[in-house]
Amino acid sequence: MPQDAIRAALDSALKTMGVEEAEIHLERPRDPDHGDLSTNVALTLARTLKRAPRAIAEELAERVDLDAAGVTAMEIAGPGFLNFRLASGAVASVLAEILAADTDFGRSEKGHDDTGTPRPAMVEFVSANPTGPLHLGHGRQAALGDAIAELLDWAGWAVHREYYYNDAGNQIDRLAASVRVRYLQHFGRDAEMSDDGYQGDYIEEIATAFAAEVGDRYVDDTSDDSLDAMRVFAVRLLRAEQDRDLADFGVHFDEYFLESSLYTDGLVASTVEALKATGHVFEQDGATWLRTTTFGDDKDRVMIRGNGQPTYFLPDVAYHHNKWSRGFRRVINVQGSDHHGTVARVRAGLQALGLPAGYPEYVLHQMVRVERDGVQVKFSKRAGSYTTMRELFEEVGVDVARYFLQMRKPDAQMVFDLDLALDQSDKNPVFKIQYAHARMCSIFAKSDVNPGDTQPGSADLSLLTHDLERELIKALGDFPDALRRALDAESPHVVCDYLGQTAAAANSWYHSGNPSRNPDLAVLVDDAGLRTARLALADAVRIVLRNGLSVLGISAPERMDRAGTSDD
RNA sequence: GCGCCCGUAGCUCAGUUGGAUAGAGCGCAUGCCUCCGGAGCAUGAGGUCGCAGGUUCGAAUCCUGCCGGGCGCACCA
Repeated sequence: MPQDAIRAALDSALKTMGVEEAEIHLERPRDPDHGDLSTNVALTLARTLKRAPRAIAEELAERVDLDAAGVTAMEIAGPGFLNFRLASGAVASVLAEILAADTDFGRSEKGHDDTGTPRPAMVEFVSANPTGPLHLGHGRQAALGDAIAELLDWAGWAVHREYYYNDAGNQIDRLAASVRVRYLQHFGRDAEMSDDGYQGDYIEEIATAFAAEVGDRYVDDTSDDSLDAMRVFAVRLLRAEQDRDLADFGVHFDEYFLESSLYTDGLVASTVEALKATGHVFEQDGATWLRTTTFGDDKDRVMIRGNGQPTYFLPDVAYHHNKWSRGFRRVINVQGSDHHGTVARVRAGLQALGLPAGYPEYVLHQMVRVERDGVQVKFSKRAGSYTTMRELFEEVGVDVARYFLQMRKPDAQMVFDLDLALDQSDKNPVFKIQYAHARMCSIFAKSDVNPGDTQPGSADLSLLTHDLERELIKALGDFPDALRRALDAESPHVVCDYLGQTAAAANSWYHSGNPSRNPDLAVLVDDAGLRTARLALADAVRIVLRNGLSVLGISAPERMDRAGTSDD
């Protein structure tokens, strides 16, 4: 990597100036006039050296060994930036790396431990209770969580995708009660849905299916057994529906964790004992409390209510402690921001048990609003008060839905623009990237070379000297760094931005070689050496776009089928 | 009232952790185009970075206070 040589040259030059330790940050300037690589090290040293940054840059410039750094030119610019220009061969050397690594280009081993073994990391996401169809928010969680898990995987972690759901408790009771109302109405009985019942039409579907299976046998049966039967039936149906939705959305989990198992396996009970042993537990007003304020919570929390029932807080602590016990030292929970109130108290409870302060990590996402023609789309009748995830991805397609739901950083509210999502031109950011990929593939279809057989060793990559080629190559080389930034931010939108920019650079390059205008810039030129080099570039573009899309859980088609147009 | 998130072009949003002339897409304007798939390409206009202070060589970015929007503040889950 050219960066390493420059960094080493800068480092030894700095040592001659008496600077032993300096963080040398090299970045690719947005403006190509500022060179291929740039560093602001003179500016960052200004404070500690108590000298003008420009003066530091000048002295540094005199002491840098240009040959050792592998650069053809260096200049001081602006307030004290050092800009470096590389030989075209050095710029293009990354192509050989890309072609050699292929499907692994972008992977790193940051998640490995000292022995080179991937460390375990858990991403818990979606975690919807089986009380209704998955909605838009779950869709955002599914897209985000799956991509964050994939980013971890690419960084060398052993990733575990987990789905936690509440299969007991009040919400499920309300579900059963709601089904009972519709069940009674199904047989013409008087029954009224209570205010806290579930209003969506899907409850009626469940009741009808239940009636078809058991007949009217429970119409006059008000016992707990009849309610249990409805509960079990409804949960089974809704769980199956959620599984179908997620599978069709391309999201799969390694484990489904049942809240009820925390009770049956004794984890809630053992957590109570463990908490009591810490001395942070006290009795007040007939309830059992944990003094979470000791660990930064706003107020102390009730663990066990006056009626002897635990609050939701207790199984939550038990569950997350269990994640730790299973060996997961890194856990990322992806949830809606409406859950942010629970973060401080769960962490406080875990700290009381001796776990570190920031455990677990949370990615909280804001709401999604769907708009068509600039007007908010109303919710579906079937779900009652929200738009379902399935409605969305069936309308716009899974690839588009997944991309749009992760193209914004999670902590920003986002508008889902249906018009743009349904557009099938380069205006649509998803198609723009997929088209760029398909175009690269189409070049190979027209050549006598197969993708993957470009043999960079036989290509003279220094022939790629055009500005568009240099910029495109540099963009490709940024891919590993884009993945690093995305994981640091725990936000796939960084990858979306990166792919959009890289696809734009690829499209510019591709179109600049339009044979009718600039036959010299076409990939498939007569000059065999140049053709080989450009095919290597096209292949590298194909690889990077495909790898990036796979991180986002989006397909990379080799050809785009035209929809809704006739052949002419 | 308290806490968390957000406020950047007409719209939707980036901004690589304090750096160069604040960027992209859409929309708008102008000009190209029978092509290695025109579902295209190029160029341009458009900004008091919510407001007011502060920190320093340097602030969209950090600090304080306001204004506006969202979400939370149960012995619900």
